[in-house]
Amino acid sequence: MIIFFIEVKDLPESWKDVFHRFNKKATSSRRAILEVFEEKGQHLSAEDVYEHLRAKKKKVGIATVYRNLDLLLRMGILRKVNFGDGREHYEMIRRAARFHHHLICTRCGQVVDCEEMTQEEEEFLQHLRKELEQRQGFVIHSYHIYFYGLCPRCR
Amino acid sequence: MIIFFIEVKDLPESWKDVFHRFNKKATSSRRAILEVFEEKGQHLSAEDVYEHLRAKKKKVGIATVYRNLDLLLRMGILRKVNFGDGREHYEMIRRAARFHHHLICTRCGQVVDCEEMTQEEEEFLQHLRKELEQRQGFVIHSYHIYFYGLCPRCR
DNA sequence: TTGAATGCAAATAATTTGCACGGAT
DNA sequence: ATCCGTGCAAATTATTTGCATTCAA
Repeated sequence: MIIFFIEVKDLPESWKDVFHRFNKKATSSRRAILEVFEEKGQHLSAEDVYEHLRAKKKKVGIATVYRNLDLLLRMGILRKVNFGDGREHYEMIRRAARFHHHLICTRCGQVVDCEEMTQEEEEFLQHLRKELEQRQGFVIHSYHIYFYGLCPRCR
Repeated sequence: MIIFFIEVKDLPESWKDVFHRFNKKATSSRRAILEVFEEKGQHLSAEDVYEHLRAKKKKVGIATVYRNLDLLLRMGILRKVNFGDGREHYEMIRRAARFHHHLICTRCGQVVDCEEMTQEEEEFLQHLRKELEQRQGFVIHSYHIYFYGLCPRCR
């Protein structure tokens, strides 16, 4: 019994439950958008999501895409990232995944994710964060590092 | 004489010279835009620059502002920063100034610059940069850290 | 059933572009 | 004098919004 209880407790909350927790409906558009992020992965623009939905024969209006990207942002499921190309991009914040940086090629625009962070890096950023909180009086929830340079092909 | 020579050599290159070096004309619009950044400082949007110019009675069309922000970007005088508010911002890269981070309030949108970086921080970032260069084959020219949280008034 | 979500098209907002004219070299 | 740079207005691109209809709860 106890084991059963623990297992249930540790099961990941379904998207349906997450929506319900926020008093939002688990509509098919929303499920489809989440599916795109789960399948296609990183940093998609609204248009990217829209195109992927079309490719999957799911008819979701572009306005609905925008509205739901914003909702998922406010629910803390997505975060916004920006690569200076004139449009916002979104990516899923996975519970298990660590924060990652982005490496942007200033010539061709290619973006590479850098997932692996060393223990040392992690500690350093926590330290920097604490220091900034004290110095500026902010409460810091998250951070994001962008590196700019030339990718192997462009250098 | 020697001292005089050294002084001349160390004098900052005038904007006029910088433009000439890039085979660009040192027009009054361009000078006025640089003046705004020198006077008003950090992270201005195209519209911000345009408004500051109007306030200074300099008539420069918004298209010219956009064209020159892009030029100054390519010349390495400005860099683009983005705070997720739907518009690009630009700020001057001063030779003397170190890289600085930005602290963004996710509630009111306020942006605070964090200029001071400790020796330790500087070294760490160089280290991280070297590591990424090796791991990804990029040549990294610059980086930018954004911190997100709540400002003193919003928390 | 019933209000929240959606699709569509129209409205905004940000940025870019075409072209005739003006100004820096 | 010669082009580069500019202003203006029109064109594009990204995103938001109004409203009648649809659908999850």
